[in-house]
Amino acid sequence: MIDVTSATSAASDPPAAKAGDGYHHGDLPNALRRAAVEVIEERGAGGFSLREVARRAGVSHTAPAHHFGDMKGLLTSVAEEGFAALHAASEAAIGTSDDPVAQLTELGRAYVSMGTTHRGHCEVMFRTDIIDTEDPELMSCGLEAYGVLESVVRRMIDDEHLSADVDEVTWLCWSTMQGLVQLAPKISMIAEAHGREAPVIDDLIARFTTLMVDGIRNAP
Amino acid sequence: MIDVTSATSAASDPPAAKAGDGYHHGDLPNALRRAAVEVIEERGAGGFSLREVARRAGVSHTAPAHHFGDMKGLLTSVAEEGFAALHAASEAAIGTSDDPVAQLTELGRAYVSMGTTHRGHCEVMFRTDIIDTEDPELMSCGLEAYGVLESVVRRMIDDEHLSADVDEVTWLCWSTMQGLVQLAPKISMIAEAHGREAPVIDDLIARFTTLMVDGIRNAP
DNA sequence: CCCAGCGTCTTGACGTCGTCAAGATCGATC
DNA sequence: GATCGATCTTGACGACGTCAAGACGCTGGG
Repeated sequence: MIDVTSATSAASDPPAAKAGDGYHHGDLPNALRRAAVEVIEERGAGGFSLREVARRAGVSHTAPAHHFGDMKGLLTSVAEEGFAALHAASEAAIGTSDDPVAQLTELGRAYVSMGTTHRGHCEVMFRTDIIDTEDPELMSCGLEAYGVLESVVRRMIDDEHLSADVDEVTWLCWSTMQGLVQLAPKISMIAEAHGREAPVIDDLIARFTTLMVDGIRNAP
Repeated sequence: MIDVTSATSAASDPPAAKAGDGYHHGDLPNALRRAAVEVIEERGAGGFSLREVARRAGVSHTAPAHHFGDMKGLLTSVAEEGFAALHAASEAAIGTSDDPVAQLTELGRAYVSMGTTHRGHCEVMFRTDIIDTEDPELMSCGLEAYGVLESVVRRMIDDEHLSADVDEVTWLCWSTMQGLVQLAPKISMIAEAHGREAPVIDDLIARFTTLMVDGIRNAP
C-alpha cells in the first residue's frame, strides 16, 4: 500500500526516513516512483527506462530492483499510486454535494482531470502488458475507486426508484469518462478543425452526464 | 496509403510482387506490418521489437528501416492500417440499415469489435509516444473513420429535428465506445466478481446506444 | 552485349537497455 | 564491538534501435 500524501511530497524531506546519508537513500521507493512518473510524462510509456529513473533518483542502475523486483514491479506500483489518487479525488468529488446527479458530474470531472494532473500514472494504469494486472494491491486500489462511482450510481437509481441496472449504468459512465480521457486532445483538435474553439472539458462532462441521466430516467 | 485488402492477405502470395527471389522479398512492407501486429498481439506494445519483427519476416534486422525509416515509422503504418480497417468496418456497419439509430448501434458494435479482431492495431492507434500522430496519411485515415460516425449522428439529428449539437453527440458516442474497448475485459471481470455472468458486449452496446439516444432526444 | 545506376537487402559496429551475480556499506542488535 | 540483515554498487551479459558501408540483382542506355 502506498501512502498517497507522502508520495506526492517534495523530493527533499522524505517521510519516515533519514533523509539520505550518502549511501542509504532513506525513501528510495517514493523517489523512484516520482522519477518514473516524471520520465513517463516526458517521454511517454514507450520511452520509459529503468536506468534513467535510477539516474534521476541519484542511485545506481540496479537499485530499483531491490525495491520493486523489476521494471514491471515499479510500473505496477506507479499504477497503484494512480488508482489511490483517483480514489482520493473521487471521495473529494462526492463531498461537494449531496445530490447524486451532481456527484456524478463531479466524479466525471475528477476522473477526466486525472488524465492531465496525473498523466504519467494514467499512461500506465490501464496497460496490461507493462504492469502486473493480477497484483492484489493494485486490484484492491482499483476496486476501491470503482466502488465510489458504483455507490453514487446506486444511490441515484434508488433515490429516484429507477429501473436501470446499477452495474450497467456504472459501466456506461466509466466507459464514457475513460474514453474522454483518451480522446480529449483529439476532440479539441477536431473542434478547431471544424472552426469552433475547443470545448471546455468540464462543461462537456456536465452535458454528457445530464444527457446520460436523462436516458437512464427513460429506461423501460 | 495502405491497401487494406492486401494487407490482411496470407503471408504467401504477396500481391504485386515477385514472391521473393531469395534476396529481394517482394512485399516486405506488408510482411513487416503483419509481423508487427503479430508481435504486439503476443507481447503487447511494450514488448514490441523491431529485430523480432524482422526475424519473423525472414529478413535482416535493418531491413525494416529501408521501408519505414525507424520503429516509429512502422508502428505509424500499423496504426494507419488500423484506421483504414476501422473505416471499412464502419462503412459496412452503416450498410446494414437505413435507420440512423440502428446504424449508430452497428457503428458502436463495429468499433468495439475492432478491439478484439484488431487488438494489435488498437494497442497502437491511440498512442502518442510510439507513433507519429502528425503523419498526414495517418490523420486522413483517422478523419475518414471519424467522418462516418459524424455523418450518421448528423442524419439522426436532422431527421428527428433535434436540438443537440452534432459534434458533441459524436464525441459522446466516440468516447463511450473508445472507453468500452479498453474496459470490456475489466467490466467482464467485475461482472463475474459481482456474481453475474459477463455481459454480451453487443447487447450492452445496444442498451448504451438507446440510452444515449433517449438522452439526446430529451435535450433542451 | 554489358555495364552503369538504383532500389533492395545484409553485415558489422556503437551506445543503451533490463537483468543477474557478487561484493561493498551502514545501522541495529547482541 | 563484532555480527547480521537491509540497502546500495560494480561489473558483466545478451538484446535492442540505429547508423555507416557494402553486396546483390533488376533495368535501361551505349
